[in-house]
Amino acid sequence: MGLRAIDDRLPRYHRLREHLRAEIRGGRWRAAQAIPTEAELAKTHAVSIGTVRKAIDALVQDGLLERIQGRGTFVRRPKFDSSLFRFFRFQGASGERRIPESRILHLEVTRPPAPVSGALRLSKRAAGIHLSRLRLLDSRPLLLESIWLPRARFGPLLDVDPREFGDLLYPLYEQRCGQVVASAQETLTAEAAEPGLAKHLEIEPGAPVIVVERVALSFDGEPIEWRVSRGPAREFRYQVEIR
Amino acid sequence: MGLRAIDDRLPRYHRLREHLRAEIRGGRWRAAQAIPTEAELAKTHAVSIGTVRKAIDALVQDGLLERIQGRGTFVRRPKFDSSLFRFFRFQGASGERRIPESRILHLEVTRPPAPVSGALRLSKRAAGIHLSRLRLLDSRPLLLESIWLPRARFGPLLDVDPREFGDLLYPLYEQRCGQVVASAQETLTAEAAEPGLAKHLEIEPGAPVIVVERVALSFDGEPIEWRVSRGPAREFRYQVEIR
DNA sequence: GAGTGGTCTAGACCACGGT
DNA sequence: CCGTGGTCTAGACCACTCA
Repeated sequence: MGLRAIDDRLPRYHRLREHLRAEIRGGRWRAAQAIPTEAELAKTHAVSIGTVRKAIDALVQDGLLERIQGRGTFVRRPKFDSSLFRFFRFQGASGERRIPESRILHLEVTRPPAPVSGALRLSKRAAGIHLSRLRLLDSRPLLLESIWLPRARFGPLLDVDPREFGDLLYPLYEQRCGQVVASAQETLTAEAAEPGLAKHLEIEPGAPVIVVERVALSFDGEPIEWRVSRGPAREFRYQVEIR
Repeated sequence: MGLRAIDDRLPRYHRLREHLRAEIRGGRWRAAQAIPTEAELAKTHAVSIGTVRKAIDALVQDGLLERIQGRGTFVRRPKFDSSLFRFFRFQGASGERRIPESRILHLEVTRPPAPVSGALRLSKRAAGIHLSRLRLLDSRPLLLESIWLPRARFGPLLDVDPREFGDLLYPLYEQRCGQVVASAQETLTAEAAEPGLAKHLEIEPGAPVIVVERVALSFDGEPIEWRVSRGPAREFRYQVEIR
């Protein structure tokens, strides 16, 4: 009957689910760390084990937890192998996944253009870090990327030599800036290659290129990175299941 | 101990789920028809109501059933508004969905090329029906489609004047041939427009086009249609959520 | 063998939809 | 009001993992 009357009306499994979700996102248990057993959770939250299971079921469904029979239930760090593998066929002949080499072409601190600062929910005057980057496999250019980061979150990145960034940015974000990418929204389009792009990708000007625009979100759903990647259409393939 | 020892080892909710799935697919209950109540199913299948709920939960998740509290649980016909809307922005200014006009350019009975008969799991000699079709919105060409159907399943289609096909094929398949599309697998690629295609789509030769290759499946998972659709890349936009 | 998640039961009460 | 699905309980037993 208190201030939280609304919460009290929700089903118990629902409240427990949201409570666990918040704890996981808040880093209460580290990745690949087992959470308390179902029996323990049932006791500490004063609900039955069936209710605990229903809450956990939903979080497993969401991809936040992973059950392993006989061992426990674990926090699942989003793989995020880089969604490249969803879209582009970078596999070698044997189908193994190879991480493309990354070459930073440019880095500067400026105000992002309006659509980007809008997507990142930044004020018009807020500074951003702009990266442009070429990704290659076997010295063959595969993608040209333009990346924007909020200056306020990613300041520590400026102390690192871009040549030391490595081939994947997300681990760098996490180590240097404590920024973890939890999910992303991508938009696919296609266009004809501009001359400058064609030169970088070593294709004919006007040849078809795939454009992937991505907004990466933190656990809290805050946008923390905006990027657009362009690659030759002939390297591209994407499959979808429709129901 | 019997012949069905394997089945007997599966969990009850699993067996019940598959039993219900088969009944639904077999048309045991018509679309928008309520299935028996949970209590009834529990009694007839000699399991507890909790087990029935778990089986139904999974089918709801799969999109085969729909629960409506206080009324019952209903068979849900897949909408399949045509996945066009997933990929192409056909909406008018107000964002409403409009079905593009369909113009059949060609219809013939021949043997499909090997990749198509492979995808349709047809023998090399089996006959197919080949359609080619242009789709337009406001008399503006949007997609050129090439469609292959197994002759054996779709014979009745040959008795219909192609001008009477209408703007959507799937309802036609169902009414004339009893073939219901339940799901589909699509592959997206992009390429430069061939001159012939460019002429149909009224774009420049070499302009980027999106290619959507689709295999449509029946409830049983049998492939019943193969099609490839090509449209101007500028009309194309597709969004994905990544976790 | 101890501890974990996985399955299953037989009830109870609640919230909602129609009559 | 009755019948539906929605939530919840307090157990039971099974299957798996690991020491």
